[in-house]
Amino acid sequence: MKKSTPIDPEALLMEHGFKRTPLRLALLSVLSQSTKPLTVTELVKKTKKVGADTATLYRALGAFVEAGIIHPLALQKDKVSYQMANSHAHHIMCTDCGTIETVPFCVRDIAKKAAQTSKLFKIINEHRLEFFGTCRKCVRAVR
Amino acid sequence: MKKSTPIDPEALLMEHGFKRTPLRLALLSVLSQSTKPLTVTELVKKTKKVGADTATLYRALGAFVEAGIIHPLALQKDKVSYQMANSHAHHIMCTDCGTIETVPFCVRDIAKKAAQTSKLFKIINEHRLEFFGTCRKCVRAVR
DNA sequence: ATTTAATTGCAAGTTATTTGCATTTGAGTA
DNA sequence: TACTCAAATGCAAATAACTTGCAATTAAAT
Repeated sequence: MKKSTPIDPEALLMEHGFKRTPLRLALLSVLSQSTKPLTVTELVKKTKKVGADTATLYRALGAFVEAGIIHPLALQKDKVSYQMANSHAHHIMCTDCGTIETVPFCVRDIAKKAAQTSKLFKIINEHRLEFFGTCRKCVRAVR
Repeated sequence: MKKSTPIDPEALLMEHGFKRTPLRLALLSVLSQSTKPLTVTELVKKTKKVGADTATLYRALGAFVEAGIIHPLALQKDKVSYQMANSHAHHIMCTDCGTIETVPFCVRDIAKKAAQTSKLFKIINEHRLEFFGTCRKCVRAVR
């Protein structure tokens, strides 16, 4: 079982041959300290302090996704959210109030099965698993 | 086990109290006949024939997601794709060439486990599971 | 056939994302 | 430490994506 690497923005950037710039460091540290995936808009806000330029942020996001450092998730109905790839967390989201809880299940065996079953695919590198439902608070509210 | 309802756009619209308009019918039939999830842009193109107005399309998409008729997925790195909710399919996508294959695994027991484990959540309505990897063609191409 | 609320199309916003290019900067090397 | 250079940035301008208001249309119920 692959050990889950502790998140070190500096090291992460180096590993992938990226320069360590203030924006990128801020971006990765915001993402790794967040308890939930963040949308572009949220990231823009959170990195304002570092003087984040929007264009630069988009470029960084693109590069990070490309490099597999972060993952896009479809939690909102029409925009993607990003999370650290190495957090490897799955979530439950309340479709009523938006509360997000982490569910650290391991579905790696399922991923393995998927690769074996497929005639077309040879390698499975990643998987995403997300749950949607109603949290206790909202269940009560409806009654 | 819930039986997987065959997809009938007409019926689907009625069930949810939607009027059966040409655009909506076209939209649902495009989505249910597609072997892979489609982005907004792809949907706009595919429904051009019916004289799809973009604003109307967006409104329909929003309403359908809201009603749980379709699901958004984060397959592309920065835009969501939509699929019929009742197709209930999971996918493998090649991160190299974009090929998408369906993997009809059932992870409903995992979903159940998630609900039981959670202190916060009472009900789990939906789950999404997607795989990413390299297809045989692209594995060969790299060598 | 008539009525009415839902839905649409259009045009005009607004927001999100991309691009080109001149300037700056991180990091390797002398 | 100073020097070099490709990588990365900031800015401004362009494009694309998405939203909104409203008058006109239409599905469906009577």
